[in-house]
Amino acid sequence: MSQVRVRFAPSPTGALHIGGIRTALYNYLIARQMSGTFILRIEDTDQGRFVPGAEEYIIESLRWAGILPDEGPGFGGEYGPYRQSERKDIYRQHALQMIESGAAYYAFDTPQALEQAREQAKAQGNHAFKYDALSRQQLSNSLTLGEEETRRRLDAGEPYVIRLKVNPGQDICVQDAVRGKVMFCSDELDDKILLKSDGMPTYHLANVVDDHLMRITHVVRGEEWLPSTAHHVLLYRALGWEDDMPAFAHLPLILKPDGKGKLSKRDGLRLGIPVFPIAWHGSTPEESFKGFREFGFLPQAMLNFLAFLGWNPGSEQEIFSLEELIAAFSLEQVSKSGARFDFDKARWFNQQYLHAADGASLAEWVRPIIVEHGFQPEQAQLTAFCELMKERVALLPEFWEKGAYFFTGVQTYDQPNVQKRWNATLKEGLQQLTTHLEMYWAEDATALKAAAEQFMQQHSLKPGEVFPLLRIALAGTMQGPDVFKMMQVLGCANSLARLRNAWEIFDTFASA
RNA sequence: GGCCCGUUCGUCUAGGGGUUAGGACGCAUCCCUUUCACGGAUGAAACACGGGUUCGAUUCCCGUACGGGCUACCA
Repeated sequence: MSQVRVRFAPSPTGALHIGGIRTALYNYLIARQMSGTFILRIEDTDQGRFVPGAEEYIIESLRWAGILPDEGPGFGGEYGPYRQSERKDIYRQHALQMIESGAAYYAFDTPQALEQAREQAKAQGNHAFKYDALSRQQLSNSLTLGEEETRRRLDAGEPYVIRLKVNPGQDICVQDAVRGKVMFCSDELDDKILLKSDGMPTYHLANVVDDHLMRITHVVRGEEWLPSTAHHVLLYRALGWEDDMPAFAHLPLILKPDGKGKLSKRDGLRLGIPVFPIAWHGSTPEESFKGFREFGFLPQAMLNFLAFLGWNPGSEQEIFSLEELIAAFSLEQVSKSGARFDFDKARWFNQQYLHAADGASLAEWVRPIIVEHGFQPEQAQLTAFCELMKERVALLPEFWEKGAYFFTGVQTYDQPNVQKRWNATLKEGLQQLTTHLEMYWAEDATALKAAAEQFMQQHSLKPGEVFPLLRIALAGTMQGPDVFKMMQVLGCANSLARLRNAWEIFDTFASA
């Protein structure tokens, strides 16, 4: 079997949304599984929609996700250039070749003329005007104008496009890896533009020519391409490449979390969820978006989540490393229907990865967040903090949101809960307990707890009344990790200072 | 409108001619516990509808409904 070569071919028109990342991922998985090559090709044939920085964004996203291409712009490869705008001549040459063979023709109709034809058709009750075998006879093209007039117009520099000549009456069968056989009839197909009047190819021509020249073996792309695949087959046929046409696989779309239709960047804004892998900085705040990275996702968790949107291994395992995905993935298991984006499920995946990570790795990811808030914790303390907090967070920023008091000290105490429990006798007991802890301080939470419990027993202090107050004294809140583990992370001096400070403040609550 | 694709718990899905239709997220209850989490247990929750084919259809076929995509000198 020939070397597997797959490509991810985005168009640099803005931020790449997660549907694109999923497409890239599936292509990457296939390449790795089959010891093949993963190619990045930039489809920048529409200069009207080209957005500066988009290509860099795409590559940066793939880098963060950990699925960089083997070939592509800036990555080397034998089949470049990998930007379609740099391959204009190649497309033109193939378009001309098709004119030569009669598979394509020149057309001189202006956009205005076509618009008029469309409106006319509409007025007559036709919902869609099609440039096809029937209508082309009434329009200005090399088929109706004759060779001489065509020559004359070309020489005069009149703008023209090159169109595919679709002959009616042909059945076109697309063998799709996820959908099976899909049949089309050429009667329904229009004479697609191959080469635009600015000399750039359309997607269809560029795509087919590049896939052939780059020796692509599998075309794995979104479902929105399924209808135009019929045209692509016709193109392979016209160019004499039908025998080694790539295999096709059309992926189900990713749908909005609510309502109808496919996921869009608007949904991100509307629902406060990420739809991009990393932040995109548009020209206005409304056009700028946080990504999965900024929401506090781990790349592997995002990939795992995305992999399961439209695919599953058939087993009950859900947590897959990239290596495991490579081994388990198959196009046959890709589902046919669209998958709704579920942010809760994404969070859950991330939580699983956070729980499984060790303190040192977490510290590396969490440190920037702590630093951002103006603190420079020691490595050992930060590691211990992460280890302690990791079971109560799903997203990275929650380490700060739920554990800021470790760094800032207690900002506000849960006053109602203090008032409910506080009294003079208890104060005395807690003060003595604090002194006892100072004397019998241990770096180990279990030993520390034993020391406290021993004291409490001797002085008839009940855990139910002591622990909540210790907790509030240390953290300000009733929620959080084990009291003695908190002390362990806080350290002796810090812990005792917090306790003693609280015993004084709690008195003022009681009298308030 | 035309063409193409799809439809199993709210969501992601497994399954497949005869099953108590399985798992996960979310939700609820309980257990664990000094709190919050984690973890564990339990529960509510699904085969779009109508016709066939068949001894038997959620599974196969055909319709209908609904959803989606395409229908540009955009990709």
